[in-house]
Amino acid sequence: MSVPGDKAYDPSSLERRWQARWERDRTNSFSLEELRTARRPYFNLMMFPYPSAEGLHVGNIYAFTGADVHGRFKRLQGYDVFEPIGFDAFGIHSENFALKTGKHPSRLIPANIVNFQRQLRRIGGMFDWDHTVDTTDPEYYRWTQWLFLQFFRRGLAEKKGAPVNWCPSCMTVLANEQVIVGECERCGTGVEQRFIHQWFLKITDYAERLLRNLERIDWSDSTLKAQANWIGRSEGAQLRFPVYRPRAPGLIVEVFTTRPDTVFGATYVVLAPEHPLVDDIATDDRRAEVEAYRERTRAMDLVARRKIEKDKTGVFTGGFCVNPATGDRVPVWIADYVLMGYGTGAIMAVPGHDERDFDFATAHGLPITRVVAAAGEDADTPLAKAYEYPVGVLVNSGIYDGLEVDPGRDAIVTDLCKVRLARRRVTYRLHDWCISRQRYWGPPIPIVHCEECGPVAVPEEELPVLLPEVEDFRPDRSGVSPLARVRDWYEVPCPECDGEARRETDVSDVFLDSAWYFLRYPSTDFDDRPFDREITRRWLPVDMYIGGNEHAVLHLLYSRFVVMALKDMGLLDFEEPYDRFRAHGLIIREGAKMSKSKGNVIIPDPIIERYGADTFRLYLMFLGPFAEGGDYQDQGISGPHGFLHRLWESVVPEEGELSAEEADEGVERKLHQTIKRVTEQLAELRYNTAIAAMMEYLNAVRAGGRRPRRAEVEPLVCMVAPFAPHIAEELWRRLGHDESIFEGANWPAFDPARCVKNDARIAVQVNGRVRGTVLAPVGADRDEVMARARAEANVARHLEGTYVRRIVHIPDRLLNFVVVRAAGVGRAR
RNA sequence: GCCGAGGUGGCGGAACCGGUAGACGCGAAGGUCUCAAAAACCUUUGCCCUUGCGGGCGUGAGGGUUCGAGUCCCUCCCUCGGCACCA
Repeated sequence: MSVPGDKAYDPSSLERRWQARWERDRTNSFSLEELRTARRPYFNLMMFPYPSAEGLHVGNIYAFTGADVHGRFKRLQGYDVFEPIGFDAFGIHSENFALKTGKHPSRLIPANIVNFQRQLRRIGGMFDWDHTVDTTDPEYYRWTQWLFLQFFRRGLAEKKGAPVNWCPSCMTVLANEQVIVGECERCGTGVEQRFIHQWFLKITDYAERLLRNLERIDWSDSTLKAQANWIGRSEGAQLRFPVYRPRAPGLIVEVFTTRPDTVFGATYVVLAPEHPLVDDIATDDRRAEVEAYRERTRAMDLVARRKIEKDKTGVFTGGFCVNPATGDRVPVWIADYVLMGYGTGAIMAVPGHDERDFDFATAHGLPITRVVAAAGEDADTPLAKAYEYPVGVLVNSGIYDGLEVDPGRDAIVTDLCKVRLARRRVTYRLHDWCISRQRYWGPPIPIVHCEECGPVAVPEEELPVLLPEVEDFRPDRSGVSPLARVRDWYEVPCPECDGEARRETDVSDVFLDSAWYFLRYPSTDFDDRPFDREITRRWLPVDMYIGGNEHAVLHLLYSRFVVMALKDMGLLDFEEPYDRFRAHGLIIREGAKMSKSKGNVIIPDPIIERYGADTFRLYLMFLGPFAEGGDYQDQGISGPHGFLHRLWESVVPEEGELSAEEADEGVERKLHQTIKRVTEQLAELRYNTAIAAMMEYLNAVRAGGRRPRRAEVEPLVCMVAPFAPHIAEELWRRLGHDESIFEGANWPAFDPARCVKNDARIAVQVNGRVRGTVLAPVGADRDEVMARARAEANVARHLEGTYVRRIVHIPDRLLNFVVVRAAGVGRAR
C-alpha cells in the first residue's frame, strides 16, 4: 500500500485508500459467527441520526467522532468493539420536509440515507455497515409493531380518551414531552387542547423503578437529574373533602397535597374546570357562570393556560365542602390554575402557605389563615405573602398546635387515616406515553377494530402491516390520520370473528422506533426474530452510549421503560439498556450559536476536502472538553493540521531513514508520562487535554530540531490513531507492520517507574510568595531542600533580617518559609 | 421561580487531593529561508513598573478560613442549558 519514494502527506488520497481497504478487509464488520463468539465484546453505541436532506451537520460529526474515538480506543486496548450506526428516518420531521418540497418521503429518505452513508464513511468512523438499521424499512418496523403487540397483550397499551396537545400547524397530537412552554417543539406553534382517543403505553406503572434505578447506572450527572425531575415524584396524602349537601350526602372531593400539615389552613377547595364533579357541585344559580368559565378554558390553548404570570381566574361553584380537619364549610371554586392531569385534579387551597393559593385568595377575597409560625412569629402574625417553608410550629390547628411541621404532618395524616379521611399517597409528574400520531410517515399501529371483538391485535405472522404508498399524505384538521382516507387499506376482516372491521389508522410515535433500535443492531442477520437471545446476552446491555442531552428525558426514558417491560415479559435478561451514558456538549462558532438563519453553519465537506478527515476529527476533539462542547474558530484548525504534518514528517523524514537507536532517556520518560496521561484522559473522554499532551510530547521529541527515533514515535502513532485513524494506519504500515493498527491490541503500555523524574523542581516561597525554585532529588527531605533553598540568591535576600517561625514542606513541590521581620520579633512578644 | 453547568490572557481552553495560575492551540510581534509571497522553522507574548536583576497586580464582585485559595465556606452579580401554576 505504501508507495516508496512518496514522502509527502496527502490526506485526501491516503484517507480514500484506507477507507477502501477497511471496506475490503471487513476491518470493522462482524460476521454472524464473530458476533456469536467475540471474546471481549464491547457495544459502543451512539445516537443514530435522522437523515435530513441537508446532510450531516457538524453537531452530528462532533458526536459521532467523539463516540468513534472511544470505540477505537477500546479496540486498541483489545476489545471486540461493535460500533453500528443507523437511520431514524420516520417521523414528522421527514414528513414536514416532504410536504414542503412536494417529494414523497418514501423516495426522499433513501436518497438522504445514501448521502449520509457517503458522509459517514468519509469521516472515518469505525462503523459496521453490515449491521445497520433503517426504521422505515418494513423489515425493521415489523418488529416495532411486534413490540407494540407485546405491550398490548400484557395490558401495557391501552386506548383511552384524553385531553391531548394538538398542534394546529403540524395537525397532530404531541406528547407532553414535545410541548415546550406551550408550543410545538417542532414548529413553535401554540398548542391547543383536544379530546381524542389515543393509544397510551403505561410508563407510569414503572415510574418508581425508573426513578430508583437511576441510582445504579453510570450516566452523566446532568442526565440523571433531568430524568429524576421529569419523573417528578412527590410524597404526600390524598385527603377527602366531603361535599356539603345535607339533602344528598355521599359526594366526596379527593385532593392531593404534599402539605397535609396545613390542612387547618385550607379555606377553600379548587377543582380543575374539567373535573367530573363540577356539574354535581355547581348550584343552579351559579351554573351559567360555571359553564361559561369551563367553555372559556376549553377554547383556550395550553399556551395561554400555562402562562404563570397571568392573573389567577376562576369562579365560585356555589357549592361547599367540609374541611375534614376543622369541620368548617369551605367554598368550592373552579380555576384553570388547577390542572386535571396532575394528582386528582382538585386541591385544598391553603392561601397562607402556598403562593398560588395566596394570589387567588387575594384576587377573590377568600379568607387567609396562618397555620404555621416560623421563629419569632405566632398565630396572629399577619401574612404579607404565603409562608411556604415547611419549617416552624403549627398554630390555629386545634389539638396539633405547637407541634413542629414534620411530626405535626405525621400526626394529622395518621389521625385522618383512622377515620378514613386520608391516605398516604405518592404522585408522579410523569404521564403515560401517548404513542398515537394522526400522521402518515410512521409504522401503522397493528390493531384492527371490530364492532364485536373490540381492538384486536394483528396476528404476528401477518406483520408487518405495511404502510400503504399514497400520494396524498397530507394531514387534515379533522384530527384523523391520512390513512383513514385509504378505504381499501383499512377495510379488513376481523382476525378473530372474521366480521367487518377496520384497521387502526394512526401510526406510532418516532420515539417508539428508537426505543429499541440498539436491540436490533447485533441481530440484523435474523429475519425471524427481533433480537436473538444468545447474541443479545453477549452484547447487551450497551457498554457505552454517547449522545446529546436533548434526549435526556424522552428517548432515554422511553428506551429504559421498554427494556424494563421486556425484561418483565421474560424476553430480556437485563432491565437497564445502557450501562454507561455520556452526554456530549454542543459546538458553537466564534462565540455564537450556529443557525441556518445566521448563515454561520459549518459545512463539513469543504473542510474535509481541504484538510482531511483526520485533521477535522482531531480539531473537533481539541476544541474543548467533549462533555461541554467548544467554540469552533475557523483559524484554529491549522494547529491540529500542523501537528499531523509534524507527526508525519517525524515518522517519514524527508531525508534519510528513521533512526533505530533506543529512545533518548529524557524523551523516554516524557513518553511514559504521556502514555499515562493520554490513557487516563481518553478513558474519561477528556479528549482535548489528551491531544494537548500528545502535542507537548511531539514538541519534546522534536525540540531544538532533534531527529526523532523510531521508539519515540511509534507509540505516538498508536495514541493518535483513535483521533486520526487514516494517517495512523499509513504510518503504522510505513513502520513496517502488515496488519491494520486496529487489529491486535496495540495500545502502548506505560511503566510507572519510568514516569518519575530523578529531580524535582521545587518552588520556594517566603510568606506564600514564590521567590525562586530549586532542583532537588525526588523525595529529598526538608532539611536538604531547605539547604538548597537558602543557597538561592533571591530566596536568601528575602530571608535576610527575618526570623523563621515555621516551615511548610510539600515533598517535591514546595517549600514555604513563614517569617517575621527580626526587628519585629521583640516587639511582638 | 426551581434544577443543572459555567464565569481564568486578545481568543479557544489547562491546572491532581488547597501547593510555581495560564499547559496545549489560535492570534499577534520579531527573526531564519526566499527576488517576493505562501508554507515551514526559531524566539517572544497575562497586565503594570524596571536598562537589567527584580518588584507589584492578577482566575465575575465582596467577605472569610489557611503558612498558602482558580480550587474550601458565606453573600451577591452575570451567562448558558433544562423544567415550569405539578398542589
